[in-house]
Amino acid sequence: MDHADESDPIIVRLREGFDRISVVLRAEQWSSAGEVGLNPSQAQVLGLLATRPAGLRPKEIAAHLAVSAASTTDTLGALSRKGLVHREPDPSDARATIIRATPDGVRLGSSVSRSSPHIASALTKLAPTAQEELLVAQITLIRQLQLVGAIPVQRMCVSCRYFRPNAHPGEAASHHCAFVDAPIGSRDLRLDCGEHEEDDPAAQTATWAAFMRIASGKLSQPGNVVPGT
Amino acid sequence: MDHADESDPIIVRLREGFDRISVVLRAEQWSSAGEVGLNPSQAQVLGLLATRPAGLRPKEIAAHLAVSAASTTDTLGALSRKGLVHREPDPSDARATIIRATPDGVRLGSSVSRSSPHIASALTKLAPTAQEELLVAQITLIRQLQLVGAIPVQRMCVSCRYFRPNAHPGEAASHHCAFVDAPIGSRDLRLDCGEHEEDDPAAQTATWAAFMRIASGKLSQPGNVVPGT
DNA sequence: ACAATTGATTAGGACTCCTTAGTATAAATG
DNA sequence: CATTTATACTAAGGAGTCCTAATCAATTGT
Repeated sequence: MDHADESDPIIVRLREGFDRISVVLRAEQWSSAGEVGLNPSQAQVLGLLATRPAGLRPKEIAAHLAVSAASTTDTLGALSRKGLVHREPDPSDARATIIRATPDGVRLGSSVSRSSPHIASALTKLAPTAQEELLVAQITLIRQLQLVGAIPVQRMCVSCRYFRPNAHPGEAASHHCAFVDAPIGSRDLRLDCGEHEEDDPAAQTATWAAFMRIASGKLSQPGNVVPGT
Repeated sequence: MDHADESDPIIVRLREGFDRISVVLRAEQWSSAGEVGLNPSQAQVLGLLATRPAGLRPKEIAAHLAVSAASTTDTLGALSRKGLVHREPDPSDARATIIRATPDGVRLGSSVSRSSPHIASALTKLAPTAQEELLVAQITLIRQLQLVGAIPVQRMCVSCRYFRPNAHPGEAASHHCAFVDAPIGSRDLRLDCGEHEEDDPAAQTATWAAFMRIASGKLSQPGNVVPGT
């Protein structure tokens, strides 16, 4: 079923490419976060919390960043000392804690996590079609990473109960979001939507298959992306 | 000339996508490097040195990882204590040092830096055409990052004097490598080739323009990637 | 009710990463 | 030439990440 095994040279090169890009991403996090007295980990946590007004448990934060719970405690301690997050007991489970960003934290988190001047400027050099293809490739990869448990389920359109792939066949904005009740195109697909509600697994699989049919049609050749995986 | 400004929603999402993928990459580096007693930074340095038999200066290593020279000294100290790298004076400049991986270091570096099971397996799920598009997108981004000085020049085909884009028009392997004197396709393009020799800037620009013409033709639509940037 | 599991934290340790400062050499300038 | 000025690296100090292992309290399974 796979189109290449994991030692296929192109797989190694693609991984290497992500590695190169990650280096720049990390470096830009240091400089942009550093301006406001944060470091990359703190910025990442704060950026996440800024999109979650209801707060998150330390465990969820750890899963999102793919680090241990103990490391998350460290980082939360640093943010707490700076008055950027706030912990409160979880009423539904007395062992757990809910971490919420303070108003200062939200402000800082949403501004800092968005800035990556070099990466952003490089991305603008890609043509719109290439950007769209790249986004679909990322979504495919992230979905796979979720399936194998490398990261928790993201709040992406493709796993959302409100998402209707190919609701408007042939049009530029061929998909539809039933939450806002409006058509959306591939370039509008979200990786982390505030209104996301996870669909049940069977429906997700069906949605994905339908989505891939469209994606394939829009890309250079049929079968461009493996349907159903 | 740009197709989107840096606050364009799709740019923000693409950056976010790279961020998600980086998280997994970093986590996989911890587990795979951890098995042999290294951490991600050490693995990254050793992986780099394993491909450079002639050795590198600390400064070059720092630039490659986009960290300060002082941080690199720290990491080299750790590797040195483990007997994985070896320093010797640079005969051409008495201020400088040449860092070389020991045989043990080469062994470890080349094995550890290649393994990312989850990322690799996710990449195999992309169809060959999508993989190729992704590789071309990465090359475009990395080239931009080099142009703005975010990372040093990589040893990629597109900046190499031996690279002949579109030497075989219409064929699957449409490019040519004059070093090995053989045709190569887009999926064979290297991000870090041992035989790379940097071309002069004017020639690189011309090569890039020619390369983009092909890439555009192979992708879904003409103008898919901005030529000449 | 009692053991096993789970969520979070603490403890201990290695190391990364920064900035600032210092030393030695190299290159540029008068 | 002799003297700045710049470069390559290292040292020191400090904050913080990240790990594993151990602890403690609350929850779940049988």
